[in-house]
Amino acid sequence: MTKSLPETLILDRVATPVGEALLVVDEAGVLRAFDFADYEPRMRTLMGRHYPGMALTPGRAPDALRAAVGRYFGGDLDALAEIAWATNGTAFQRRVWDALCTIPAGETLSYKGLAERIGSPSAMRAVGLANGSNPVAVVVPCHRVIGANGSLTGYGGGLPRKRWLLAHEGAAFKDSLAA
Amino acid sequence: MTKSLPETLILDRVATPVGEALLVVDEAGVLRAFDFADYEPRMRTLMGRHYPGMALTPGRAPDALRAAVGRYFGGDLDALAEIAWATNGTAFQRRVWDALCTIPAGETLSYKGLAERIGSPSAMRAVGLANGSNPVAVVVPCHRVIGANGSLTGYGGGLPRKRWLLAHEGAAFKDSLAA
DNA sequence: GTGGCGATGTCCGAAAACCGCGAGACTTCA
DNA sequence: TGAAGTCTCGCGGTTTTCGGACATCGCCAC
Repeated sequence: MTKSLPETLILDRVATPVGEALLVVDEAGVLRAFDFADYEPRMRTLMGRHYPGMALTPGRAPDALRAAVGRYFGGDLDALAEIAWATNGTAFQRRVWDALCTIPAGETLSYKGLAERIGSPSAMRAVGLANGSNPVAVVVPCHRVIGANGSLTGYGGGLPRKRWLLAHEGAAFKDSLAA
Repeated sequence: MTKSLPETLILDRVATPVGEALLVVDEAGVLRAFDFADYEPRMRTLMGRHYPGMALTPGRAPDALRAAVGRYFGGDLDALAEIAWATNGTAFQRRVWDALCTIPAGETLSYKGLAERIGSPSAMRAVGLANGSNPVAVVVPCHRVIGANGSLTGYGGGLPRKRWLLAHEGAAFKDSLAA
């Protein structure tokens, strides 16, 4: 059949204060995935699921994208908003991921709150699942969703990173990892 | 995601000696499905499976295509070869459908013979299944496959039509439907 | 305040069911 | 006898169904 999806994806790596990050961009330079290097296998299976039969070749992401990521980690929290991203999930997942982007840096929302915001008030658990399968971590701020009681609950990239990100953004949360 | 598959499909209808036929073409005028009007529901579910979320709007197929179909039913059996078609099936299905087109008008082949021809000698039953899910009936001549003992066995458009088509093409078969 | 449990929506993998068959063993009629 | 019908079983790819897992929350009992 005539599959005219992008043929290849490009995988780049950049350093951050919380470890090396992986950037996957399509041929148009749009961000398709963001993850941390120690979770590369999971990221690859996720890409395989969403873009079946697509090659993932090492390369270099656009400078503007790399710069925006750098500025965010440097303290310019709004730099994330400049980044063009796209995903290939189900309708429900995209509702969740879109809603995530309405949470400003420095704020948080509970899983239940997010479920209500997308119109499925009782689907809080499903929201957690969709949250965990967000391919574009950090940029789509799934780390800003925490438990109803303010605790960190879970994070695909590891709770310490979630904690670092929220602290970096100046958000309030219950630090159950305090040493 | 960036699905740049054709956005819409066009559904046309033409009269034939064996009842009204349905022609589905894409935006480039390539034939995507051929079926008979009394099996329209099944054809629609098949389209829904192969082209998820694609609209099917009434319209007119290219004149050259309509003319070729007319010439075939009028007796110019080779007119089918001019028709450009495309499908969106699994690898196995496409092997089957491609192999079907190597059976000349006026000849037949058994399910087993077809299985051998595509290199899976014992997959005769799977061949039957793939045959039955051929979206482009008549043009991809699934009606030229009959039982090993020469009987008609089955046909998605009804055995009487299979019988008519084979007789129209001058093929030999065991006519178990003889009145 | 703490621990257990049920309700809940979605996704994924495994397994079963589904068939447009063919071959072999048996029966049935001429 | 033998040609033709019937039954049973094995076959392989696709589709459908089912069960479990899960980044939760709130109620209730202690």
